[in-house]
Amino acid sequence: MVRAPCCEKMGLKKGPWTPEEDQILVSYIQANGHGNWRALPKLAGLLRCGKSCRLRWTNYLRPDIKRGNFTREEEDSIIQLHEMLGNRWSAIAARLPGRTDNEIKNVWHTHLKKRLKNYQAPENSKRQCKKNIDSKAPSTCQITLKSSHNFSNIKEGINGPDPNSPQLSSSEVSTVTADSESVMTMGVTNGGDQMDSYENFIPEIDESFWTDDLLSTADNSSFDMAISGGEGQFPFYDMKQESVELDVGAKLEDDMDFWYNVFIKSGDLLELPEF
DNA sequence: AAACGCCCCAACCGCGTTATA
DNA sequence: ATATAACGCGGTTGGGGCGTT
Repeated sequence: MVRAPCCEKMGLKKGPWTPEEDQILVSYIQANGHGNWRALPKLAGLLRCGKSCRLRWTNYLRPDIKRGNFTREEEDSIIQLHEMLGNRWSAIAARLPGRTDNEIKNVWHTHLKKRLKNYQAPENSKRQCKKNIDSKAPSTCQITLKSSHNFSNIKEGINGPDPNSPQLSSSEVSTVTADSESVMTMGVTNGGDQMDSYENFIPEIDESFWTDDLLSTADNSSFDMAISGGEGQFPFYDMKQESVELDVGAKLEDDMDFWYNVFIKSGDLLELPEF
């Protein structure tokens, strides 16, 4: 596809916007909507390209944009969502009302990346663990979390927040109630066909993830945990499990990486997962 | 007070995707 | 079905602000 650069026309202004330009853009959009961005600057009387107008509006002038520094909660959410979604800034922004992808991207590169690098001890409320496994070497790995809580009432299997979500069969998930510490083991085989069934199974990992549907499906235990993993964007998850065994690699293509994340929201954990 | 270097963030660029003619 | 226009996203940049020397 051959396309002329957006601002190829001579005479179009670049660089920082002036308050006068902002006012013209805001007034025009309030009166007419943005419609066709490419046509907008000419109609509004701005010497800017449509792309520049769109960016200025979506990243700065939109009335629903939240101003000011990010709260600790927002930063935690970004870290957590980034674990889940990677550099999909717009997807992360969609889960943070009032924040733009650009803003989140900036805050990630300027603050959060450093914070994670310096991350020593886990925070009180959340821990995240990750492991990439070479798919060419089929393997089983196990993470075990121990807690003083009683998990004897944990339900077997996985229940998604949507009752219409596909349920994993017993061959895909085995749940074993173990010793006196109520250690639970779940094995999940990562096969290509099976992963399709997980696609509609992905929870929205935000604060409501921890407090709404999923929590209502389990006990009143204060130990909350979610496992997500898979190839590409097809994670599976479970929660309120103490020990999770992941049988991975056997059915993966050569160049696939298997990954999983562990999100834990509890101040009562005694040990970090061992990989 | 000047010079320097680092940090931050608004804005730009390039490219993939989607819509439309 | 194809070409083109428009949109949207993620990566990158550049310049202003600020702290340090």
